[in-house]
Amino acid sequence: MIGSVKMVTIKDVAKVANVSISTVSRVLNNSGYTSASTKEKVHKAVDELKFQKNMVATAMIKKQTSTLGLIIPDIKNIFYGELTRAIEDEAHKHGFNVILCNTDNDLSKESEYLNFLLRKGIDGIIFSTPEINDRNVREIMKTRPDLPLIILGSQVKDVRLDEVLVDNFEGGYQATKHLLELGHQKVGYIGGQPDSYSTVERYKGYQEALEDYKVKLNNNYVKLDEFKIHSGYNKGLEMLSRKDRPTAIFAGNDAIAVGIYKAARELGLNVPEQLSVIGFDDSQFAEIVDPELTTIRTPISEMGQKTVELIVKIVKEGKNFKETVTFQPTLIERGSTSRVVDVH
Amino acid sequence: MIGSVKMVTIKDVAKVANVSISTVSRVLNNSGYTSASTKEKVHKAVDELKFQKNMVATAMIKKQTSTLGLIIPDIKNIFYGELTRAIEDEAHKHGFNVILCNTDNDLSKESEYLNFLLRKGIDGIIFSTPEINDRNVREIMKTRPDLPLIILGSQVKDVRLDEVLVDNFEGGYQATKHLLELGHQKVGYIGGQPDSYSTVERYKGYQEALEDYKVKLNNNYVKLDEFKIHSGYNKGLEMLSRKDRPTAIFAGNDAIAVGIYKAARELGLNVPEQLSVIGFDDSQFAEIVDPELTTIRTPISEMGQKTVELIVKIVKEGKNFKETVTFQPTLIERGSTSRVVDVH
DNA sequence: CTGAAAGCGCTAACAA
DNA sequence: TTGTTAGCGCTTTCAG
Repeated sequence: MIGSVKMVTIKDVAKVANVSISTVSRVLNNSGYTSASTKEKVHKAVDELKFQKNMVATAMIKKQTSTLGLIIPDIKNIFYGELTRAIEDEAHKHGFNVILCNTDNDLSKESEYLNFLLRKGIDGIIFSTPEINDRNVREIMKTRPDLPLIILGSQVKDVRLDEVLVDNFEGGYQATKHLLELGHQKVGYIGGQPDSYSTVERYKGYQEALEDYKVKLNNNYVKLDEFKIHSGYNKGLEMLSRKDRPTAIFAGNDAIAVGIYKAARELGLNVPEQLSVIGFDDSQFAEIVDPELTTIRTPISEMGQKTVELIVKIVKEGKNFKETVTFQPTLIERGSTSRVVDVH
Repeated sequence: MIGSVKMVTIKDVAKVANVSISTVSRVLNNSGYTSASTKEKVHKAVDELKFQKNMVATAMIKKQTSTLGLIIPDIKNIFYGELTRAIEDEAHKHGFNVILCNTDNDLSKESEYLNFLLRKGIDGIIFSTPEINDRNVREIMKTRPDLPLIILGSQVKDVRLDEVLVDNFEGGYQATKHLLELGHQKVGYIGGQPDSYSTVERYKGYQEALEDYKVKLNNNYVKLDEFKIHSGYNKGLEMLSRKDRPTAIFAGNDAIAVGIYKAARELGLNVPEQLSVIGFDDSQFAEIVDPELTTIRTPISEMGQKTVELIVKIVKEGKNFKETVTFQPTLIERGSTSRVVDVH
């Protein structure tokens, strides 16, 4: 930087106000005793000089930077866009900034970011959707057990830490049940990454619902890939090209559902007349597609907000136990699911 | 924070390596001379202690934080999601982190963020899409003329600074021309915020194309609101409910186009048979809708990348002139536009 | 109530 | 080549 503009420091303020720098510091932080009159003097000087406290210096002493690290796979993904917005808003409310890190779930990128964040002295980390076996969170827990860290949206196996989750099992169960109650017997599941917590849990819900409704699980109706449009499209195409194609599909998230719509369209299948589709998340996609998507709503904003509240509290007050906050998903019925038509 | 874990500092490294802290600093920064043997000693100590340099301390001295501030209206907006990803990626490549700020184009929020960023000593600011008259960028130029600042995607009136833009006029012209060449005579324009640079420029392109093709501008066919789905929907509904409804609409961005689809659907108008729609940006939305959207592609990633390259260069090397980098948009033809059918 | 002084962790002259 | 020293801008004892 060509930092040519001389920075104004508390030293300058002190000079103008004709007091010592410690006094300036005191009134600035409202700490210790200061007479009303000196307070005035200082404030006047501050205004006059347009003084702004350098937070870097404060950070060095206090070991607090008022910044949070947010680790997500990809901000282009609409789900993380919504989540990130909620997080950033809430952080801002509490006087924190957030540093964004996109990892694409790449473990080495993840660890690079983590390192950087630690070196910068961030106050806490929000880790959205690490994989079930993420070694980086394991490591950081060892090396920096003191660091406020929250896992958002998933769980890491055999590790005890603060988590904010949606009840994925329940969501999967509800989604499948909804389809089943509409009379569908051939119900597919197209999920995301097999090593992702939500994929697995939603699948368990799917399984259990089938069981409860006495429908036999058919492995041809289960495909796992990624939480992306093209995955939904590819797997959808595969699944729907079968002679005994399913009449309904539970998509692991809304993006996958969008891909399924595309596949169905390509195969000349009408949603919902010939194919019912239910998504997960209730992201922006759900209301864009035609017909609008029936989906399981994840309370994204609420979860983001809660996460920040929690971490800020930990940063400020400390805490010596771990907790898991679970949000309940809800079924949002729209136009993409309908009663099965008997084609016999 | 309950920072109970004792931080390891260069002092510790110095002790273990049996050298002075300045020597440690030298080998760490590869500055000055150091014998191979001491280098070894230091590195060994670093490894042994798992030492990580505290960047806060460095920042205080060097007045560089390796972090950039990114100011955008809303990360939920898919366009900014794509842009932000490109920016963050490129920043990371150069060893910078980015602090995300969502302002909703609210000037006072904007100024709050700006203040915060400055106090944190960020090295530069990327300001995406301030309004034409944004007073905050004006002010910051006065108070911190030394601060690397790039405007991305718009221009602020009467102010000379580094800008990265897409040629909005050209894009508007191309979009409109495309419709006109398809034989449409009644061509509408539904744009975003009237005080946004891109809305205005795209409108100018629209105007000029009409003129060149000898089509008279009809004010009933022009509506400005926001770059959002619901705006496209509302304005689309208004415009398409007219007896002399347009047969084609140029949407200020893809989100507006999505809204127009919805409106058309509601009115029983088929795209593209009864209504041609062209968008702007070529965001994810374009390929989701059915039919896929013909649109004007903004090279979002390239722009984000270029912006970071530029600002990093300025941060590192300084620069005493301002430049404007303009990217060219391109027409992407998909299924939402077609030759006008003569209904007479 | 206020000031002097030490120091956060690191860098950068300046000596040696 | 290496060590000593003086800070960066601020907070925080500790005297006064």
